[in-house]
Amino acid sequence: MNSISELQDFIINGHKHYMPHISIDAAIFGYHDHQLKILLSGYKALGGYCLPGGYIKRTETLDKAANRIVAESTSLTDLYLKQYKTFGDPDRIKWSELDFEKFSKEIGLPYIKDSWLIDQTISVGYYALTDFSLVTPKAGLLSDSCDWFNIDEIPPLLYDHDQMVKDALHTLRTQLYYYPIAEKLLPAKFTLTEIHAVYETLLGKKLDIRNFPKKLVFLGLIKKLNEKRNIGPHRAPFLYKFDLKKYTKALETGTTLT
Amino acid sequence: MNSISELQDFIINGHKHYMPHISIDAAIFGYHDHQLKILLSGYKALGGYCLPGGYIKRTETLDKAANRIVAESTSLTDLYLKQYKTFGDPDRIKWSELDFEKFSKEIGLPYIKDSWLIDQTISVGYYALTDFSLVTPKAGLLSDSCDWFNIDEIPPLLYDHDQMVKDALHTLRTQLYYYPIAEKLLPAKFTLTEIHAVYETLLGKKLDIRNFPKKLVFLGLIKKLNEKRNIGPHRAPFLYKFDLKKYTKALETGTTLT
DNA sequence: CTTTATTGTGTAAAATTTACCAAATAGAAA
DNA sequence: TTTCTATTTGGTAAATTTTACACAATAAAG
Repeated sequence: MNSISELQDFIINGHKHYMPHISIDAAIFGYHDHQLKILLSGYKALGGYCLPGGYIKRTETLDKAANRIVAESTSLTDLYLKQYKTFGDPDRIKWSELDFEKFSKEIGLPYIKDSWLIDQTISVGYYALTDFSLVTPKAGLLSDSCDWFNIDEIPPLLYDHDQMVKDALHTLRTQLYYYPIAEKLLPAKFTLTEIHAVYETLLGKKLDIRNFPKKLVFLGLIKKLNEKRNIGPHRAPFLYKFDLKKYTKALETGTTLT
Repeated sequence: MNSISELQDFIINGHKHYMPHISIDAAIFGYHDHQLKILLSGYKALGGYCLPGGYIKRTETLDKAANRIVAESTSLTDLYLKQYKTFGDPDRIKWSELDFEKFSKEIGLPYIKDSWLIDQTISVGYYALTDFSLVTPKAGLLSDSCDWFNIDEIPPLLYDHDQMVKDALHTLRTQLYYYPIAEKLLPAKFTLTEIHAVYETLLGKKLDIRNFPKKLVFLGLIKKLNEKRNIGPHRAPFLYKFDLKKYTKALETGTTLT
């Protein structure tokens, strides 16, 4: 965590640089070993986890702010980012359940109840996709930890962030056919079995192991490389990479990959 | 327009009841005679048109606020409403190009530059769908007119509302396969030719006049009624209505209507 | 050089989509 | 009354896509 004086200034004077009443929260997804993962920030003072988030500078576009916020917990810029929904229920934050006295004590501040932060806030939800292996999760200015969680093993989250994750996942699944989602979750080189597993995991259903990659290759969306991966005592599979030009074009013209 | 004192109070004290920095703008679509229509509000003082919009009460959810705002220009409640994107570019409103002196004079107020309204605002975009024939457009508190425009004949709009319309249309077109959009645009009873035309208009491409409705009937999404419509010197077509239960269920399980 | 587990090719059957012919029919015109 | 015109529909065959599944290929361990 950063210096106390810096934090104090943010709490007292932040509204001069950031817009009050509006925040951004990001569902950052990765994929590893047949599991969809999500990045969660832990807050000791609040006793729970939530999605990495932050406020919007008065000079920033929403996309730029989201990029900055995502970079804080992943150390990566220019991740694939997509705004999916804005959350604005006045009861989305249960103020009565938050213990400001404890929180103030915890971070070493005398009193924060008059801060611009303690007021009704709507939040713009973004989801981000990244190659799991490139990320080293990093705690933010206010959070104490940041870690990957399997999507089906996340603890109950603070505020309305359970709903945010649910909606982000739903968007991810429906947009799988229209945006280069699998491409963002996989490393640059992958085997047919790996991309097949990504689709099965995201869709939550079985896809014929032979027909599925056959279609991808037939459409020219992925290209076979002249390299193999060593997987121990079995036939070595070829590596493939996306033909991004054809892939995005196919997605634009409405090709579906069932 | 409402009384001057009421308006003055909104401009000076509105931030006590409404959240500053956040607004909602609605793209309200209707369909008539092979044309997709959109509702636009005219502002004499600003010299142009824009989407009907408004602010969010501190006690409202976003959806409820959108409902209220849409009702102001259509007189209809419970329209089909869907949030599609939030717009937050700090340059989305060109303050320097807006003539407040003229505007203040026009509405009979001495000075509004210090109002909570004159500050950076992000806007949550909603689109609404309605049976064209049920709406009588109505000017709002601040606007001077409200009328239907053919989607391909709208004038350049104020602020970033051209972009809003573009994005709303794009969302509408992609969601055509996943939400009961045609159902909301048509009257309760319609002919096969009419629903065929709605899809052709929205998709902007030809669909086989024979195969398209046949599929709808085969899937049981629409039901033939025991009524015909008189269309002059031609064979009278049967009227149909949606089987909403089957229709929404089919959409959920991913049936596409190409 | 046999065994084991996984990758990857080929092909036939099933299902769906596409193209389009021709009959039905309502009112207007002859 | 009969003919004509424009439109709605029923049907069906061809083309295409999807699905199912048999089996050959292959890497390395024993």
